[in-house]
Amino acid sequence: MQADIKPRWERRKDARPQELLAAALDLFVERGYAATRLEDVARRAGVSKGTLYLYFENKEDLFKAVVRDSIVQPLGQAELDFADADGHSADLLRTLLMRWWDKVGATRAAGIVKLMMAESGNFPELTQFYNEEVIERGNALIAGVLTRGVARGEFRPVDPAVMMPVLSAPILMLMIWCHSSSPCLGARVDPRLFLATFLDNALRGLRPDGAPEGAPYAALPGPLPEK
Amino acid sequence: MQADIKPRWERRKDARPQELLAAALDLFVERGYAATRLEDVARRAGVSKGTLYLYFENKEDLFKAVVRDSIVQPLGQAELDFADADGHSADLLRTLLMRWWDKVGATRAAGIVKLMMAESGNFPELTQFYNEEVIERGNALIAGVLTRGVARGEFRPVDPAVMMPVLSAPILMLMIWCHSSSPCLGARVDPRLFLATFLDNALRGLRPDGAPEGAPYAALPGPLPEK
Amino acid sequence: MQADIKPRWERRKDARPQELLAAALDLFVERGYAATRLEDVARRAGVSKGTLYLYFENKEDLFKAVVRDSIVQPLGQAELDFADADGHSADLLRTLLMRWWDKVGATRAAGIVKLMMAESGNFPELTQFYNEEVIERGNALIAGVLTRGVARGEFRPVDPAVMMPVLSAPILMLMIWCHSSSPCLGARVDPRLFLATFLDNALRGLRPDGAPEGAPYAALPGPLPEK
Amino acid sequence: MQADIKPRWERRKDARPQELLAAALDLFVERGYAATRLEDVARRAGVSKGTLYLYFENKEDLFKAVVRDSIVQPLGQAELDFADADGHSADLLRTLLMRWWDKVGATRAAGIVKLMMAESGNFPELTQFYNEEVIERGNALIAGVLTRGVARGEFRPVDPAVMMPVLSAPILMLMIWCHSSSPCLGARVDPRLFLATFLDNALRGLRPDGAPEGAPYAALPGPLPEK
DNA sequence: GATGAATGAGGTTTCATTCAT
DNA sequence: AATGAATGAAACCTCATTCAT
Repeated sequence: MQADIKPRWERRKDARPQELLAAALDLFVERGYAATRLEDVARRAGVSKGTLYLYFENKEDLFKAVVRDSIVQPLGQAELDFADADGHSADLLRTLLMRWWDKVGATRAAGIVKLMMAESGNFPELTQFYNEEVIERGNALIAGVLTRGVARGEFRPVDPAVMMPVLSAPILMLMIWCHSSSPCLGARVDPRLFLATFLDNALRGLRPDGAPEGAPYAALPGPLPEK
Repeated sequence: MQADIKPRWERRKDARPQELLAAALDLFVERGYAATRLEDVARRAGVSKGTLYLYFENKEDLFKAVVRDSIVQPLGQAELDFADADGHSADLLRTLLMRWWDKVGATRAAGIVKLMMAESGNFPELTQFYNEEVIERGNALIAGVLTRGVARGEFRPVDPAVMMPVLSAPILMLMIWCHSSSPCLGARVDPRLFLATFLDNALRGLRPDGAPEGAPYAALPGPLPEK
Repeated sequence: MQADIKPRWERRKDARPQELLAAALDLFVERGYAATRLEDVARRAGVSKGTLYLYFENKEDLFKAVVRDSIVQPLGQAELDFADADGHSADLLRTLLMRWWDKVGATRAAGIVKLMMAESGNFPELTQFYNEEVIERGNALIAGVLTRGVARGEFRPVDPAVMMPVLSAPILMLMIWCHSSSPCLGARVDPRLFLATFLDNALRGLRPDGAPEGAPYAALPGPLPEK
Repeated sequence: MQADIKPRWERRKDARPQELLAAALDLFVERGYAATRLEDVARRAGVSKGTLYLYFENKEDLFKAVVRDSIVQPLGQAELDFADADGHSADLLRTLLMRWWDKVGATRAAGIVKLMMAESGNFPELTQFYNEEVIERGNALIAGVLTRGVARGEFRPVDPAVMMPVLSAPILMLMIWCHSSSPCLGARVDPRLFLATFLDNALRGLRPDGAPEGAPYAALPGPLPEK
């Protein structure tokens, strides 16, 4: 019970990696991977350049840690949610996506998606890591929900591998939009409205023939609002 | 007919800028702006580092020339097409977008969009140039078509400034998709099908109340194919 | 007494800027501004190229620091000496010039004068800095002594602005001579003799009509030695 | 008599070297040796870079040609004048110096002196050339006049090797002054007055004991004007 | 003779990484 | 554990010189 009572400097010490990860996430998202200088990361975290190397082997290792902390970890939570689920697959999909948005999409972590899109070609090792830890697990999760829904007769019989990108793409795009400043487009979408609209429409499309319309498929009444 | 018979090296000279622009476009799109080394551009064009500086003042100048050559020029053509148009605004919009896709979206130039999204924050001068020469002119063009359509009663009364990003965003996203290799998503969309579907749907939405359904608004018969 | 006992590398750190300034002064004077390579400066100071950039932003900054350290600082001291002076203006002028010679003219710093004369046209920013920090302050100092002497009736009524270059030019020339190796002229003047002769003659010329001849105006007895 | 009637382009051709030398002198004096780009020399002469290499082997060769054309040649003329002289040595010295000033000191060629002072250390081959062709011949000429004057009893018995730099230094300094823009000093001396004063004073000093005062030693009546 | 396109060594500057303290 | 001085590879850019036409 005394376990976490420590002198202040020691608590400080334990907090170091998190402070570094937060600083690194900020700068990576703001400037990109290559353009982020480790000295700036260290300074923003209030430590010296050398200290950073006490916690992370090198720049790549730091970046991987940022991805693990801000993306892979929530993804793991989503996988657990999926494993524990026992309700209707439409509700499950809705829940997973909304939680994902809250934990990742709405945070600075979303900027990682844009960053990887742009720079992955130059850093093969990072690309491999990202594909294995994020892309494939994320895709598998969505495909898993689809498979579950089809197997339980809650979704019409679609090919999960084909439908999966149709569901993931809008989420990715929304993440990019929300973290692009100038030259993407001034198109300031309202993320919650976009998500609601998109989910409503996608789930309507997944309703098996003969299943009753309305909840849990359709959440929005009447005609969708013209965005 | 002797007019264009020149000594070999002079013919080379005329071709050099285009060869360099092509090499630069390749590498900028492949690696990003900052990560592209001018020596590599030169080597890919088959010349030495110094030669590049005979034709372009510096890296920034080279990049601007690439953008002008591969994006601004087609945009200017689209502006002329718009000025010359005398048909129905729905057909005009369709024509402009499809030509844009052929001239830019389907070429490597589309990669520039992704690049600017990711790196614009680090290169203010490039951002300003890109905003003025590409973003603003492109936006003005789409808004112009909308204004024309509304004025001629061919589109329902929408606010062009509000509707404009709704039309441009899907095009931008498609360009990004088609030029992102690994970690965007394996989601390999069929660009022509995507464009047809998107245009069909967007124009249906712009049909004024009371105007006859079908052409020129709807081009695809019956229910849209499940993307 | 323990105050200045520091770890060895920290003592090094404090000494670094001075070591670098000394090396830079050597090389700037030896080769000129443009022809001095920073790598050589670093090597002469016993450090690597990158280390230099820990202490100075760039070449220009390094040069300015050299000028400040070796010229502006002694000039500031001379200004203080002038402000504190309470004796005869002839003695003041003699003292200021002899100290200037010891602190600057007889050191490698004198080479800076030659360097600026030759290269100032190519480096406008350096020229501005040098004019403001050296030329103008130096001229003002000499003019100030003249004004003081005239006001106190210790010099005949001369226009300080007109007489000032007459006094500064021989000093400048001597500095150039003493730091020009080959093709100025083999004319090896004896600096102390030159200074004594010049001062003696200049002060004789400044003696007001009616003032007693001899000290403090004339310091050298009888006919000047044939140089 | 038809000898110099040539087609225009051929006269042009013969003029090329002179045009290049003039352009090179301008730029060398303006920017220094190292900072002068051969492309700029060629452009100022109205030819292409390659053409320059038809007339001069390389930069060094061009510089030597400039020195020969603008300094060595007048020096050779002075040597002939000296050989032909039969008048009083005081008049001879006066004549030689004034002609030197008109042919060299008052022209842009005077800037070469400043340039060599500053950059000679970096270009040993140029230094050797300059020492042999200019410094030594010039010194020999002045020493020759002194020797002649002493031998003919027109100058008091001085050691020519000792007196020589006393005579050459003021001339050199005047050349430097007249071609230094900013950071030498604003001291704008009047060259003709400086020369007259200097010659008058120097020749007075060379008058043998017992020789009549006045011409040809003193040229200026009464007290020298306060410079 | 004349051209000017092409070259590539060499300079300044940046920054990930190391290591003595 | 923490520091921050030091390193050196690598990038951009310049310019004397060459050479095919």
